[in-house]
Amino acid sequence: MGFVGPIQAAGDPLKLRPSSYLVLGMVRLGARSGYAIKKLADTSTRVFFPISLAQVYPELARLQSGGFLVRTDDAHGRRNRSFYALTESGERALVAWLQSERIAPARSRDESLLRLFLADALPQEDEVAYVRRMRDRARDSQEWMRNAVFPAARALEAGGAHGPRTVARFGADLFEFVADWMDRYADELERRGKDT
Amino acid sequence: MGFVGPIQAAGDPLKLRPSSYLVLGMVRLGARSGYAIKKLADTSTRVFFPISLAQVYPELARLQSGGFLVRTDDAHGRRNRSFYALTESGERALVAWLQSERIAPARSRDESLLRLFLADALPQEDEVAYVRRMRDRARDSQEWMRNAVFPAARALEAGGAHGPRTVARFGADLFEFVADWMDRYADELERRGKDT
DNA sequence: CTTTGCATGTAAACCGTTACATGATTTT
DNA sequence: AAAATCATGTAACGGTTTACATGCAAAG
Repeated sequence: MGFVGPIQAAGDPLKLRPSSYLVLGMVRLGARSGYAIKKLADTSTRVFFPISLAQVYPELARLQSGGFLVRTDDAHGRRNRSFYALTESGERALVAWLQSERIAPARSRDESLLRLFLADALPQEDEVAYVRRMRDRARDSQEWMRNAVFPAARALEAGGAHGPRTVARFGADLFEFVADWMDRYADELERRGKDT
Repeated sequence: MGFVGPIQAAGDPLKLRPSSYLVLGMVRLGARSGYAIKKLADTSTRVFFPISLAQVYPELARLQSGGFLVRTDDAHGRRNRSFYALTESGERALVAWLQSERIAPARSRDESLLRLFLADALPQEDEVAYVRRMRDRARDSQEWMRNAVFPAARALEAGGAHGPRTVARFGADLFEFVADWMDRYADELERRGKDT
């Protein structure tokens, strides 16, 4: 078991982006390796903030070189495994970000809503079917929240973190709202179609 | 005089992405120049599918070279202005996309929810204040939907397009739901804090 | 003994944003 | 006359995803 301290080059700024804070936060929640961070993210933040392994590993290296994380190496056959922990500097950076006044606007790119926006180019029956598919998709997401995300969040609560459960509840409630909205709208569309 | 090859070689496919369909759809709704497309998008699809001018202009050129749009040039001083219209091929491509079975999952990146997810690192009073700021932000978005997006959508309805109004209604209702949820959650958090 | 899961990384492609550059027209 | 808005584009940068490359360990 080797110990690797922070490699700090004096003078370089090392800008932290939202994904950096995601990584810091996941480490804080107990995910100590890149793989563990990815796995935890996939059952918690995935829906509103996805991240890929090709982002996680370089980000961990960056954060370690900036002194926000410390790495512990563990030889494992021919291959090396690394475990990370928050430094005081990392904790401070995370809290400072959480306390920042400015709330960044959500960046979403929802192709399905774009399709609904342009659905006039479709025969009405096709539009009704499409809206029902959107409803079903929202119900699926709601189920995923309830059956996978929420239980995972409960497990984290044992360690004192209630944020994950809050967000899981919010997600489930939101998808339920969307599903109900789409269900009502599909019916409304269908009634309108029968009048003509 | 050098040889100038075909703008679109016979074998290359010209892949259409969601932003391509956004552009096609905006032209279909009556926005005939790049600038007009951008302006219309900013008061309609912006919240769930933003687009920049640096995407619109090259995309228009691409779609025209692929035969999905036809361009009409209009000399205007030293500068040229271009107006676009859908071709039959463009209309077909748009409808085919709208009819595709598979609904792509929404790609959102919401920093504010990530902050809520990690809010345990914050003193409770700060978290309550943060949730109330999220609530206010959602109310602002709801107002924007009601006061800017919805009226613009009503104007489009005169031309027979009801998709824009539907999506504007959905957006306003969704932001209202979020605002109410955050309001309730902030109160819940505050009560919980007073018990300790 | 083969598939699945654990585990770490790099390279290239893709897509989108910000900044830059230019010019015409309308409004104040 | 200046400022704002209409209008069209390009260049550079940055962040994310997909594909690639490798190897260990457990379970079927």
